[in-house]
Amino acid sequence: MATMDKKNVSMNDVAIAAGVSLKTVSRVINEPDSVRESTRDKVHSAMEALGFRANFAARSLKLGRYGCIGVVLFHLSGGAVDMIDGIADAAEERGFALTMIKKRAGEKMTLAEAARRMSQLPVDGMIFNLRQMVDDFDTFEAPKDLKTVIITPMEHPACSTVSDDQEGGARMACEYFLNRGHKNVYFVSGKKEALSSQCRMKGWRAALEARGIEPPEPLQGDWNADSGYAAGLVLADKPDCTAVLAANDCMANGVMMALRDKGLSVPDDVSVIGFDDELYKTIPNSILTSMKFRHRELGIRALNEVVAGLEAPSSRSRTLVSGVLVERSSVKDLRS
Amino acid sequence: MATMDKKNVSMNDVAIAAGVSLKTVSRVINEPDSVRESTRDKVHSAMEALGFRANFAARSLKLGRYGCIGVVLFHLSGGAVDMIDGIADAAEERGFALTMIKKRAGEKMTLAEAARRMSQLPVDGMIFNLRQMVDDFDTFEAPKDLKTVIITPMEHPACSTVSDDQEGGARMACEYFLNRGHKNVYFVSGKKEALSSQCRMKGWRAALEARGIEPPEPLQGDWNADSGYAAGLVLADKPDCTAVLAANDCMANGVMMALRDKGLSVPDDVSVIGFDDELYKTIPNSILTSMKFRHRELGIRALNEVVAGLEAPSSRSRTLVSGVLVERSSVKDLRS
DNA sequence: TTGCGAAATGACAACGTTGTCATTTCGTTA
DNA sequence: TAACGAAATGACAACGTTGTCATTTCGCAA
Repeated sequence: MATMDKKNVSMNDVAIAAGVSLKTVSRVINEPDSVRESTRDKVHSAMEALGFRANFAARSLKLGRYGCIGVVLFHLSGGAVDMIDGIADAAEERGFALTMIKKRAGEKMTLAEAARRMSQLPVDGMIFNLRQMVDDFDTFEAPKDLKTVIITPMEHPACSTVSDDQEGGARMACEYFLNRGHKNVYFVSGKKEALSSQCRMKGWRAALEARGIEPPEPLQGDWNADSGYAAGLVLADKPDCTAVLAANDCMANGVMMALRDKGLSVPDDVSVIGFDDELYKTIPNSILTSMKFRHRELGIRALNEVVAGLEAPSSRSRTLVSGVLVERSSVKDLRS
Repeated sequence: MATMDKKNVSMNDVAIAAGVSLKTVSRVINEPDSVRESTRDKVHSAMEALGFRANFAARSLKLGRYGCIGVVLFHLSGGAVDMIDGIADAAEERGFALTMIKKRAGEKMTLAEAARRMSQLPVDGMIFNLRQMVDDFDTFEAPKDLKTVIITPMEHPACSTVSDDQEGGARMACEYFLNRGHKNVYFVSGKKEALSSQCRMKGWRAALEARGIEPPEPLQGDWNADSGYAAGLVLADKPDCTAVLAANDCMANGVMMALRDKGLSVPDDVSVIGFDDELYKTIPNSILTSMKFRHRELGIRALNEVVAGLEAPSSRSRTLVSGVLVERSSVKDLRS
């Protein structure tokens, strides 16, 4: 190549090449209608010829905003894909990009630490994705000039939060059993630390207690099928067990397999409901009824909440995204 | 509040409050050792009191770099979580943040378009995650000053690429059958557009042809269990079918269920291998042997490749991350 | 042609940092 | 105490944009 490639082509270079002033180039970019067509063309050709690209840093410095929303991933789990997808789509639509950081593996990151790091990056607002408890949750104060939204089932004293209605969903699923004549519902939990497991358990308890039923001891699982299977083996021996609510579909499948291996039929002997509605992907002709949360919608709401709050960072709101019970045939109606 | 909250606290404000010069504040941040401890303390208290946070835009403008790597998500699939996780961890470790944009749903984004949008954002280099073909793949030219890495199984004439060794993995899996006395291997594919499905099919074909075996017609699936089940029903009727390679675990499970429903046993009558090794999460006591790709490692490699190439954006390399066959008991050794 | 208001363009400062180079202060030694 | 070199600090320009306000050019009517 004969051309000396200058490291960066600035608007000034373009201006000189086009024989206009710096400000005119700026105008071509930001308010094209205010510049004569002939001038505009000259500038455009010059930009083309030089390979001009606007400098993000200079622009944001002048404008005082970045057009980016920060996302902190405290825990990156399976369901997070759809949520990120929602966040990214909504951001795209509103003309924002995302700036992302992640908790280091093993590190114990607090909200304050996350906020500190984020606020050094190009962001106008931020979203925390929090699926487990952190030490400083209640005492955390968000930067006054940076709208902060936390995705978490817990209410926060100062920040806006967005969440699936995990507790409500669990309650609904549980009531679905009770409304069909089941006298009791057993529960298989996920990992202890997971807030979603805790909330689902809470909803299950609440639904039973609302009908004056003493909740049986929940069975501890770890989200995977094998732990569900172990729980299923235990439950198969309980004569009063007609209904099982498992905190996710994988464990629900484990439970079903154990029941089958013990000679019991689903739903004829025992009814089962799971969460997340993803078993159909893996099991042909799946019969599992499942409470599904709309993670994508959750992400969209979270992003919209941040954008809406950009001008009033200290505003506070609480959004719950309801779940949907996907009905299949794993629940028997005992009344009929 | 009595305090007038100025919108943004600058280093100048800190300097005045601490009774030192602007430059000294800068030094406290960037080269603390070069300033006397007593001065440093004064500055630190001032920063604390005023709530100073360095301005990203100004800093990057001066430094000419952002400390961010761009990630373009063309397709956000399930396996992408682990990959993003790897990218994010590696970025974290090397002191980079991620800037992310996503193809709009329905929009047909080209590499050129993605590059154009990314280069307006705060990034020093970028990673494209490409799981399907795009129109301008072969003709695409990356910005000369922005290191670009494409995650895709295809080789690119100009850019560095990183990929799982899908083809090699499929070949290995296929040879695993052949080495155990199987005379032929059937293949159940994923969605047609997916490059990973195409590559896995290619590897399967290559392995058979290398032994002079004519590959049978592949069965078309869509990644989900039901399509695997349908394929399984067909395969159950083929007397020469002793080995099935399914392009993912879900379909493999579908195949196994169909075979069972047809009265055939896995592995006694038919052997099966899947991909991704995730069935154990959903199926208790899973017996499925599966070719697993290290998505996390893939992400790490991609990020490292970008960072390594920051100084020489036009360098080009090709990285393949090999897969691992996770052995369980779904393959019968016909020689014994 | 001249004059006028509107449209188009330009000159210059400012955004908040860091690099360069000059100046001040410090601790030592003569 | 004076003189010195090293360490600490400061003044000022520069990074590449956009906002403000002044100036030039244009189209049109007189």
